[in-house]
Amino acid sequence: MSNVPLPDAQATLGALLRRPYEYLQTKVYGGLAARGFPDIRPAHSSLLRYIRPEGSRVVDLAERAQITKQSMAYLVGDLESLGYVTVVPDPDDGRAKRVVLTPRGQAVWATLIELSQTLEDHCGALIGAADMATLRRILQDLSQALGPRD
Amino acid sequence: MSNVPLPDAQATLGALLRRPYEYLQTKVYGGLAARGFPDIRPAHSSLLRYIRPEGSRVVDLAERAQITKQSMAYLVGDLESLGYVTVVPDPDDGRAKRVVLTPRGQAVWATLIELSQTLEDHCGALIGAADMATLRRILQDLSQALGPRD
DNA sequence: TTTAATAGACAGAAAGTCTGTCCATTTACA
DNA sequence: TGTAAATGGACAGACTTTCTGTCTATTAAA
Repeated sequence: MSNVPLPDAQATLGALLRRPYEYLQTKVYGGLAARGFPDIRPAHSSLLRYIRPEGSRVVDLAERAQITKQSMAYLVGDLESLGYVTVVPDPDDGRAKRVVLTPRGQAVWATLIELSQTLEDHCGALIGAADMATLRRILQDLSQALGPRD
Repeated sequence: MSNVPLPDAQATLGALLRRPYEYLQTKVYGGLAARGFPDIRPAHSSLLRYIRPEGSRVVDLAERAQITKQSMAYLVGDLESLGYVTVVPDPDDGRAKRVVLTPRGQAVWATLIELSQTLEDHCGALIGAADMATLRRILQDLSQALGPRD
């Protein structure tokens, strides 16, 4: 009948996905702060998610994170000034540099993974391991179906 | 063995949730732009998601969207200047104002819901209706288990 | 070997969020 | 019932994260 807001604005698939996503985000960055990394912010995850062990070029990180290279360069500079990454010349390309995790950066990375696992386990305990496995399976199928990139 | 990044940074529950969430976000705001609302940005959803038919106060919108009242006031001012909401005095409280959707704002709201439904149907076609129903059910259980708010 | 493309740097701007402070009004209670 | 506390909002200033546009250095291609 009416086009004005109704309760079902809360019932979209997007809303359902957002809820646990924001929960995880809050808990992960809170956990990082509690474990001695209070200066790691959500924006940094664009870099931390995609950086490779041998180091990554800014342009590659930007492409994977789907942001401009200028934005990624800002994140690199920020994490560099915080001591989480260093930037070294790329041995294969005189134009390029490699962004590499410092030991402290590696510690953050490992903590991030550990927190993610712990939180997933916690969620699994809430809804049951079977449902968590099903959730993962469906989300993976959906990701696949949406294409490796869009 | 090593603490350096490995492919499983892409396999966290957060990563699995993020993929479809960002897909929906991109498609919804792209769809809005294509349907004549190019000036609606993702940030505006903090208001559009929670505004009530009879109008909402800034402080209530802020609380529901989990941002400061100043931030919400900024969004209100922005959407007001774009013609999507108006602000009227609250009849019940001389300090307060009510943010109300204009007809154009109602049109955006309805389009948002329609796009969300269409996109969910599309995802359902990709993974099958049964899996979509299961996904919804599990996400709803999880939201419930995480508590109505945190 | 000149020309294209690529990697990154620098400058400037804008969006979206925050903190801090203030005023007007309402509510509570002594 | 009159004053104090709480509440809704406004204003000012700042910061983070992103963008566009332009530039240089280097590599790759014609």
